[in-house]
Amino acid sequence: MHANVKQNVVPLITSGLKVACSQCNLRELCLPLGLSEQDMGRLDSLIGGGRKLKRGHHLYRAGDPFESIFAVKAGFFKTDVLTEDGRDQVTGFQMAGEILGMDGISTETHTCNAVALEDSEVCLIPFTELEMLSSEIRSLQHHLHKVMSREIVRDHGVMMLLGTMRAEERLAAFLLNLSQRFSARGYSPAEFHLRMTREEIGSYLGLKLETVSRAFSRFQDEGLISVQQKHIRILDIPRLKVLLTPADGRIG
Amino acid sequence: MHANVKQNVVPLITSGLKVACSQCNLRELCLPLGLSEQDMGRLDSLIGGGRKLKRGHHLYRAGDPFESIFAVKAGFFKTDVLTEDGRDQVTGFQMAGEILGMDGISTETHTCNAVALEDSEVCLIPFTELEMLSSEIRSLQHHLHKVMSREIVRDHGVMMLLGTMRAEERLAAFLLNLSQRFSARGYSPAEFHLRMTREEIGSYLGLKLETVSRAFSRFQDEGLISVQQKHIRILDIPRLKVLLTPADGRIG
DNA sequence: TAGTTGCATTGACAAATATCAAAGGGGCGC
DNA sequence: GCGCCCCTTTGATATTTGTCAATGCAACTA
Repeated sequence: MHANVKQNVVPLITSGLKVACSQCNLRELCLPLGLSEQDMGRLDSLIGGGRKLKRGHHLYRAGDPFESIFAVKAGFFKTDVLTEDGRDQVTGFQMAGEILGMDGISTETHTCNAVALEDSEVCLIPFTELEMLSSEIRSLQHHLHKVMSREIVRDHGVMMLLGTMRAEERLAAFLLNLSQRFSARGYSPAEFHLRMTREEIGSYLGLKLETVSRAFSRFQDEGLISVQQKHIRILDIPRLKVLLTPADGRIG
Repeated sequence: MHANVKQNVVPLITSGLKVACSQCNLRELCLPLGLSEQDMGRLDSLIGGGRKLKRGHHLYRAGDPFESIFAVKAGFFKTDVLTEDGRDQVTGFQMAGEILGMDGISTETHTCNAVALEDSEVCLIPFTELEMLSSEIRSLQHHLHKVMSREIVRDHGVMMLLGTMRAEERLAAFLLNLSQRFSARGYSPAEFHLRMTREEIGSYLGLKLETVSRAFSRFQDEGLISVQQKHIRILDIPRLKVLLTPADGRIG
């Protein structure tokens, strides 16, 4: 009961440990389009193979020396930042095809923790080598820049969420985002298992776990979703989207 | 009375419009260290010269096609994201030596607005050319990656602020951040002019302008700062820092 | 299968922040 | 130099979210 309902024919979860990029089902998510066979081969030899992580284990921790970025091959991660004064902020949840670790480039040290929320597998991408190769393959270089830029844009979206939305809006945005990402990976957009606790959702959304729980309950009472612990079924996507539109038309 | 109190001998604000990077006072902030004279020359010929903006004018708008990133040569900017449903979130304030526009790389379109909050000047850095040159100059390539990564890390800091801090903590963090950045540019860390309104501060910090104003007043009542409209003088940096430590030692 | 443990839900109450409203101050344009 | 407009401050009140506490549920272990 842990796997999501599969809608698509393409199997996206691979099991082998050393799968070449050229053979990987996630390559449309990870890689630039239109790489020549030769370039693809050079990329294959760069990737340091896979690494499996059991649920709860760290992929890296804040303070670890930065050497690689990681592509999620299968599973589910969270990243969080911990400050000396004890604050803890979940900065993101990552699923198959998404890239982890780019925060470490600037200081040569990882600045956040990455934890597997279920048994997971990643590709190791040694960064120095990636830079060398990308200076030779223009489309790869540009793709790397796009991936980093996308992370910046994503972060701006989270700021918008944290800065302007109230609790129910935040949760609606969160659910719709997950729905869309599962959908893009061939899973049901309407039915999925949350891999994270209410507390982790709360940390990500800037809310206390009780507030998250209450918002879930209210959504259920209103017939928007059905919740059973971590099992979510979205019953009314359009109305969830309407929730994101502030009641008073702030436009104009 | 609009200029900040200068402490340092090095004049950081340039006035000429076309200043070569090699001659620019900001090069330690903008550029990688240890560029050869030859490479510096190639970079100089890449930079599309400066552009001046009057206060209130847009450097770019969300939706504009992405062609360049920008280095702030002088002045002060804000960036903000506007959604269809009318939400408005200030995502950052940028000062001399900082880079603007990297959000546009991923979609080839700017995703936020950049507005000059005072008369300002930027360097135009055509991005395609920058990518070409950086594939030939390794330290330049790596520097670009660092700058983008730094932006990601900065965004995580804002998420932490928005997700875990209460109003006064947010404002204290904001003031200390400005103080530190002014200081790094040779200005007084203790006395400066805010270029933005209370509403813009509030948007950045996820607060209403009245809450910002009240927090300023309370800081003043407690002798932490002195406020006169946009003129700020920080009287007690250590105690401001203590404010950032949650009262209950959440550690352990 | 019973017991343990962690996670989730719910209620009552407290605290923080937003909202609404009014008035004061300063800078900019004329 | 004057006046207007925008920004800021402050107060009273409403709303939202957090806090504390108790109970429930479900999965894992022994």
